[in-house]
Amino acid sequence: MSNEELSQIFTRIADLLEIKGENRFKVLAYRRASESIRSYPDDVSSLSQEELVDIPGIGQALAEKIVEYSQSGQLKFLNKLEKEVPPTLLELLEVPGIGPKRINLFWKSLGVTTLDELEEAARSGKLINLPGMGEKSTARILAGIQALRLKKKRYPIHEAETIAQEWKERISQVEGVQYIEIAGSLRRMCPTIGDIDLVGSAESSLKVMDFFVSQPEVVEVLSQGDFKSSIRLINGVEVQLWLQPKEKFGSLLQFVTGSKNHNVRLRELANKQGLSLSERGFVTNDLKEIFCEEESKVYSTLGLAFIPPELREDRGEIEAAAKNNLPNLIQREDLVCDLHLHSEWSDGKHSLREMANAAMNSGLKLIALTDHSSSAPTSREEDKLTIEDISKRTQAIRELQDEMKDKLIILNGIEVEILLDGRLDFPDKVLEAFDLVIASIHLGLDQTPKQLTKRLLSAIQNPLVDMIGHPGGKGLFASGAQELDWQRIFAASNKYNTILEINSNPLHLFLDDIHARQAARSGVLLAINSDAHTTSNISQIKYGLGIGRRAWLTPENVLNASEPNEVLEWINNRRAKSAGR
DNA sequence: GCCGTTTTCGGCCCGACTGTTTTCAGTCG
Repeated sequence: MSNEELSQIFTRIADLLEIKGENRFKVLAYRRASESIRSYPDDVSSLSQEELVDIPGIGQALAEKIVEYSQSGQLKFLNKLEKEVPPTLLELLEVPGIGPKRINLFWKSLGVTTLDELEEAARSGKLINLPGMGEKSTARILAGIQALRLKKKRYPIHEAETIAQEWKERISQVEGVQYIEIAGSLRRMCPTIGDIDLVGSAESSLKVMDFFVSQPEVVEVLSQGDFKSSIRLINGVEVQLWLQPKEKFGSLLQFVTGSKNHNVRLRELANKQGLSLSERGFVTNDLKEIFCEEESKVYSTLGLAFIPPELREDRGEIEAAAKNNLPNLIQREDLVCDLHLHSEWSDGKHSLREMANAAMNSGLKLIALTDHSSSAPTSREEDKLTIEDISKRTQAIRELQDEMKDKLIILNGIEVEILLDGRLDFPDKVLEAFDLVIASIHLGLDQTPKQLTKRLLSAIQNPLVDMIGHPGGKGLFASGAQELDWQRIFAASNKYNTILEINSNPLHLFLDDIHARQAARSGVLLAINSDAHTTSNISQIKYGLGIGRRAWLTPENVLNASEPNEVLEWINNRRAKSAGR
């Protein structure tokens, strides 16, 4: 079973315990264990009890539960808990504005166990007379249920970024605004974003807040105060604006960037040093305030190296920063090559020349044009690259390369489909002629994890395949990809010297951060490619870069962070070795 | 339920906003 599955079990237990009214620190312990397991680099279910207690946040009691679940697929503790607390109550946690305490109240006093029952109770006025409840709270709950039913869960990063940039720009125009920045999960480069967080400072926060909540797209003001306001836009997106005086801006930016777990760890660390940390700065034991206008001062005050936002997930970054041992993270300017682009020879929108020019203008030194093979279902009939087309396309690329030889190296590549049985879409003879072969799965993504794993392994072992494109499939979170046998996939990639790709299309973004980090740790070489189908989405490489940074990657982990001659040398070496197999 | 450079027991992050209260609880991030 996967770490993800186990992690979800522990979150479920935490939620049920919280509704039950269990000690909140016990609940916290389950939540921490859940996070810890989710981002653990190896397969937790294969560890012994002694090894498990070495994982932060796992003690004897939880280690026993992990072993029990790994061996039997069952957890007596959870079964018993689900008899005490109806699991249907968990869906109520999703309703904005109500939490475990109120769910417990509604359940115990009115017997409410489902969303429909809650709505009925609210409509018939049964909630109003409960302690702590009233008319407004009831109306809020009904609105929350409505919002939940309409709510689009999370937004892909590029959509959120567009909206956030626009709001940042707009607020920066307000008179007296001193700072305004995008924070939250967007700044941490999470692939999906729940809501947008903006932070700033201004001479008059009142004026900025008034401006913020009175914009034309605002359909609802969820809260409004001097330091924080929250709105819902007509497109359903929620935006929050946080303000603090200029001299506290750094603390605020740090706090709102999160993650929550990272912040909790920092505050615990502050306490150990006799400090209290909040979005307003530090307070010492004798109540002296320390302001941080610069975000870096928050970290330096705690004796830590500056931690880049993408690492702030409580996955060991605080310990590493304390030892001044953070990775030398890969940066935008390291990515001088892009090994996965499409043209109009398959389903791309632009010609080879247009793609090459755009790549050159964006600073790239080497690209691989890798159109789809004919079986890829993404191609329309007229977009299909047939074997007959290949020689014409190859010649066009060679001519273009000749023309541009001093400016850009252009590889004649292919993204060949991995067929349902693991064979490749084009015969070996055809594939041998390409400078770079990417093998990807677009077909049959509904196969079982076992079948998908087998297909990937067979491609990884194929001497003609240099790289696996978006391993695990396409679609946000590559649904089901969590369940593939990643340990075997990484081992095989290592053994056969096959690259795994981090795909930068914001709707795919896979490998994800956790798997990319595991891959790199097991020695697998990665690539971060744009998978651009138009000239303009060459720039979407920034999202793949975000994943790479979240995965703690350094330039050494990523082939296309090397200079062109090194990339060419690597491909040649690899092919020389494969030929000997 | 976890954890330990004062501790194997007694702690466990901190503040903003809302609504129902008249000093606070619940929710959220």
